[in-house]
Amino acid sequence: MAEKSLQEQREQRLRNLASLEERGFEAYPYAYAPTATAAALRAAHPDAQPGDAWPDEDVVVAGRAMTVRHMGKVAFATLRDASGDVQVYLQRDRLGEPYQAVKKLDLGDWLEVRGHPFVTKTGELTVDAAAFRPLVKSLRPLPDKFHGLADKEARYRQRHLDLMVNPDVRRAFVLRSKAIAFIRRYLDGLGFLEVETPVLQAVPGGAEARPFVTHHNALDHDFHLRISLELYLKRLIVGGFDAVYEIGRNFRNEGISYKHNPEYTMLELYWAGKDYLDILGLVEDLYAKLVLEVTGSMTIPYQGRTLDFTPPWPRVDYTGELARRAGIGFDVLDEARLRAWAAAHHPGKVDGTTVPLAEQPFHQLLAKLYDVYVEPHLLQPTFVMDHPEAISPLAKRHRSRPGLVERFEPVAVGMELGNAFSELNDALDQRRRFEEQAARREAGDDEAQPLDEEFLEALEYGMPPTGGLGLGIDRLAMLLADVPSIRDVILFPLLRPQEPNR
RNA sequence: GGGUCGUUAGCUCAGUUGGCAGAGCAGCUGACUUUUAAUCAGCGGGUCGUAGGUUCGAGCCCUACACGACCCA
Repeated sequence: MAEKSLQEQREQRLRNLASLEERGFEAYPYAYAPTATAAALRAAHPDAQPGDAWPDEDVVVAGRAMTVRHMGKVAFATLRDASGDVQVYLQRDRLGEPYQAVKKLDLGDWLEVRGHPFVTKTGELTVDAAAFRPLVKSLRPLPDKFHGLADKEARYRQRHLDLMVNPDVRRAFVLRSKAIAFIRRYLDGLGFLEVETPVLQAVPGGAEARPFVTHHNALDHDFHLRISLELYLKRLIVGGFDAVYEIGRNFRNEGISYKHNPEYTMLELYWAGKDYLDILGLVEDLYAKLVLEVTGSMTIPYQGRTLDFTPPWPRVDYTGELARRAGIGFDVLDEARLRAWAAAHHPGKVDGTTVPLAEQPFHQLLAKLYDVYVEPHLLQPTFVMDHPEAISPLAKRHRSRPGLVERFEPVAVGMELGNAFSELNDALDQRRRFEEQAARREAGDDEAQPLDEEFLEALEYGMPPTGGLGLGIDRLAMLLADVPSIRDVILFPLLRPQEPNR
């Protein structure tokens, strides 16, 4: 049941709509064709001075009425289109009898105005209306014209309102779109082929994460929404494509935080002939050029900090950095000593489990120490290099460092931005790694990767030496837009459905 | 999973010691031919997130629940 105030305003707007129709205006016209956007009109009159007028110029502008100021026999309205705002001037002496309809306009209505541009005495470029027509009636009142829409829940649930009244929100999504467009141009320029691989997968692989499960009726089989693009893209390299990428949605059935949304967008690329250092060069170059293109500088503000993406980025060694920052005086791959160290330094239980850190599986012990001692402290763009094999089941063994793999992660503001390897192409080694994962699964680790027999079979045909990369698009957009939460760069972030009672 | 905070008019927010539910914007009526958070005069608009409890009396105190935000693991 609608509240009375809202109901009254809605009824008033419906009466205004009827009144406009009685005056001969079409209630729901089928098209409109402005000759200029708000921004284009402004750009066409760069040095506008109070008193300027272009009486011979005939322009048509259209947009949503964000404010209307009635002053008796004249009115000013601000129209907002996708490019920005433009003011229009409606006066009775110029419009004649149709001016009466101006009083039937409501905030939020779309309006088309034809007239000539002039500059008011306060310096505002304005269209002096010779004619106007409503394009659609808004039946609901807009949020507060000055404060906008502040309630975060309302902003996420009703993103249309958020976009309408909060210009910075629109800006963030434009930046995101520009970034994705740049990535496509960049990779296409290198000869990459953009491809699409299945979202519905029988065996969800390529990452350690809990999947969503769904059911296909005709096949009567449960499928999983993909948690990664990796294994299918590698099969394309086996098939003979030498450079492929996909920008697509991953789904992880896990918690929500400022840097996690259950569905999020990844770029993954695979490049035959390249190793992880080649991919590192690509990431550094792509990021720097992208940031420059989209923001105009390689140095950008982020949440009160200044981030410098100018190559080369610093590189730190995963195990060495962990030892250094944690104050561990021995090789962190020495499992027995690391467990003893963890027992001494972190005796408590973690993650609501009943198992003390020192007794957790070795790969989890390493990962958690990294999450505490290393990642949150890397603020400037940095490459973390050469991860332990135990946490990298799809990466190739390091050519010279036993126990490690050829892998790197770009990190900034304590946030993983991506992940890249010299891809493991030894099918027998890959099988062993999967078998280790399978053993973990049986031990109760439901994030361990399932053995994908079809992928292994493909790998046995021989995948040439290949470098691969996953890059988080949402987190990239967070940096570009200087916003603190991933929800600010996802148009419709996942929320619990509303109870009908709210 | 735990902690803290929030939920009052369409929007943004106040609400005192537990004692008649408030403001600004938006809306309505009127005035106003260069305004721009227009201005001026007047008017209407509330299941105080939901359900219980305490009390003579609850927006306020207590309990549970719902949704959200932030922090922690």
